[in-house]
Amino acid sequence: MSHQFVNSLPFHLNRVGVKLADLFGERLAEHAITVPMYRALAVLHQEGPKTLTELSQLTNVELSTLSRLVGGLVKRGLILRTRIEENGRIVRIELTKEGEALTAQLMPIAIEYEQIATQGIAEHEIAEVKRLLILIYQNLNA
Amino acid sequence: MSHQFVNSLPFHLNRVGVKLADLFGERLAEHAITVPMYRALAVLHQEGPKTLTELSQLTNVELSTLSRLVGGLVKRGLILRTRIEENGRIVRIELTKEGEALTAQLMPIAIEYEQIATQGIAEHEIAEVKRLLILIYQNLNA
DNA sequence: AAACCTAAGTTGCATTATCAACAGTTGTCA
DNA sequence: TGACAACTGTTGATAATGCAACTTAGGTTT
Repeated sequence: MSHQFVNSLPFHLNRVGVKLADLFGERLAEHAITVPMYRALAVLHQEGPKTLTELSQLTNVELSTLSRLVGGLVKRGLILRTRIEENGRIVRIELTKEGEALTAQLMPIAIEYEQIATQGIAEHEIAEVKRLLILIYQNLNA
Repeated sequence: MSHQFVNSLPFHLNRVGVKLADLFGERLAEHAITVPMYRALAVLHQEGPKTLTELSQLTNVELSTLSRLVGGLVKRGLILRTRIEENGRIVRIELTKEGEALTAQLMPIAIEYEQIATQGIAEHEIAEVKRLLILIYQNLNA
């Protein structure tokens, strides 16, 4: 069979990704939070303080974009950004109490949409998809 | 186990999607084509003439964004945009000879990256991922 | 230690995307 | 038919994005 774009892996990946971000983004908007912002908050919540570069890698958000995004969250009191003593170039980014609280409030919404997305699909099948997505990611980075 | 963002399905989807678009986009740039442009070209190549709304749904590109994107491709002589006779609102969008030629030139690059992405993964596993992505998409639209 | 190179973030600028308002067509139904 | 509603697409204003240049701090080499 010849290559069919609308049956290609990138097509399906993009379609699901866009749709998911769309739906989730709608709900986040009620809290004046965007999807990239949520990714940053969730990573900080889960992994603790991070540098900008680390956060960029973990969230797949461009460094310059992330820099401004973080700036906005700092202004809103959700994030703390401080130069560390040991190395004046590096910035330590961490959630404030308010940031933690908001993130804790948003996470159930994320879980809700993940559940909607995986309705009627067996646990092991989802695990398999994740496993293969990790393999694919590794392939792309090799 | 509690919910872990960096092990969630959305995280993996986004990460792979961004990376793939990134790599593919680099190659497309040599032809002054962006990833959304390619999606439009590929759909038109595969499915034939489409209206703007149809194309928007098939490519997951916002209607207004797509309108301008199409405008650009028209200017470059890659696609044809004409109001149809039966219904003056609707626009028929189709590839020109040049558009067909360029798309035929770009498709091998897309195939190349899909192959890189799926290296070392069995055919039936990829098929399974696609099947589940389709299910997930249906869940999100229900 | 001076000069030079690399690393981490930030910012300016140009491009792109998004939302909302609009314009033009068609459909409906009273 | 006439008025109104819905559909299809475009455009204007604004915001988000990304690349490249820049800034500041550290590291290296001699």
